[in-house]
Amino acid sequence: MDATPVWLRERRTGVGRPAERSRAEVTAAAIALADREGLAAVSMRRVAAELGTGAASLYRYVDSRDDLLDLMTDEVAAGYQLPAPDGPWLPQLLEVCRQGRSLMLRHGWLPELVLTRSALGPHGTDLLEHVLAVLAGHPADAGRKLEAFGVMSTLTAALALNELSGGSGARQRQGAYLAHVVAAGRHTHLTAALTGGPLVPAPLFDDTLSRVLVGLLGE
Amino acid sequence: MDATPVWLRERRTGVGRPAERSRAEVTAAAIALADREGLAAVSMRRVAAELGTGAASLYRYVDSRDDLLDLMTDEVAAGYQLPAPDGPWLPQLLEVCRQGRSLMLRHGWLPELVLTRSALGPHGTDLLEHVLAVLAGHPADAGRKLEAFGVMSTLTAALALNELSGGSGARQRQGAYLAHVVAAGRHTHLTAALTGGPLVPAPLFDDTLSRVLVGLLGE
DNA sequence: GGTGTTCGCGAACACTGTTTTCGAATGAGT
DNA sequence: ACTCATTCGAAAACAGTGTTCGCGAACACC
Repeated sequence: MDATPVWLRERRTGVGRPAERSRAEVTAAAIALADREGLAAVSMRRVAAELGTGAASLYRYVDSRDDLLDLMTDEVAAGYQLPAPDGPWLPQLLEVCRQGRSLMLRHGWLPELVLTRSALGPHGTDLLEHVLAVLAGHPADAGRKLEAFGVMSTLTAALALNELSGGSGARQRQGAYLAHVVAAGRHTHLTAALTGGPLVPAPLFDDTLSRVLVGLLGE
Repeated sequence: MDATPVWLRERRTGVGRPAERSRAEVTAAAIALADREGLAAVSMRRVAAELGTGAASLYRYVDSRDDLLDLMTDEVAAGYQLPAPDGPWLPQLLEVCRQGRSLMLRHGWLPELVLTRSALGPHGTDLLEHVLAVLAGHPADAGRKLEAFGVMSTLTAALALNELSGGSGARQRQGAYLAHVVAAGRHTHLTAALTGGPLVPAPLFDDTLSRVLVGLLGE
């Protein structure tokens, strides 16, 4: 029944044998491993091996693998560069989305974590604070602004995930089945959409998110 | 190098010993198990036990666990009731979203699958066909309509996931940390948003998706 | 009957997250 | 300098996981 999240469970009383590593080191090792071999490769044993230690040792720094995943997510969120809010809100939020996309393309495992687990750590709350600051003069109520933040994150992650799976075999399989569906004859609208003109006229990241945000918050 | 998806890899001819079960039966057992104990409980051994058979037998019906997950997703998508397209597009798309939400609340494991794996099976393509049919008279180009379909699915799943995690301990932990952040003093905008008025003024599912879709596709 | 082919599935392999356990290391108190 | 509570490191064990192999059994057709 320990309801306290990872972020405020720091140790260090100064007494006893000092730790040989830090939570930040463990997190960095996990991120490096995930960058190199994907999220599935991030097992306690492999992360420990990355640090030249035993798997059980990691539990001195982290309560569970899920905790480690949350730490990874928040650590990457430290990469956002957030200038002081100034001027119209839309371009500033788009800039946040662009940075998010860039971070997610650099760390291909991030979208999955952002989409399925929504824990906000220190850097995540900094990001949220920045978005709210950008929207400070906006007439929408607080609930709507928080919702906009969620939609921003979700859509950015989903679009990044799409881009990332573009080269892999997943697309090929999907394409193979869609080709079969088209050949089957039914699904006339799907066929028309897939055979007319350029199939994917470049995913306009900015345009999409801009339209969605304006729809949500107003001009 | 087998690039053919699950959907078009159907049973062989009538030669040899006949199978005792069907792919649909396996899928149904997996869904029942997931409904009862969550997605994590859907292991090959547990699904097999549900059917009173051995784990290895499942591989006669499915190439991998991931295949089984795709089958589960598409099977649930059979639950959509899609009337003939008629009238303005927005209410019809909202109806699709409402049904999606309902299906996802009934099957709490669905959002995660929809968000992280985007494979479209037979029923998924039927759904896409329906959405495209609803939008047949709409001036947007095909790429934008496909994008709208993706955004609809993603947002519906993300909102459903939010609703589902409302009662669990995840919310409590998140709240605990946010309370700590508010107490810390910095993050003035976050504090204002969290302490002013009703915290979550009822997640207006329809309103949110309606705004987003109108923003994306135009009035 | 034979034969070709498929099915069911016990056993095994290589993993996984996590707990237990205990020796070793340390800083504080005396 | 010596104790000693306290903390750390990590091997071993536990209870699982997805997947493959191999083999006997069951059927359709000739």
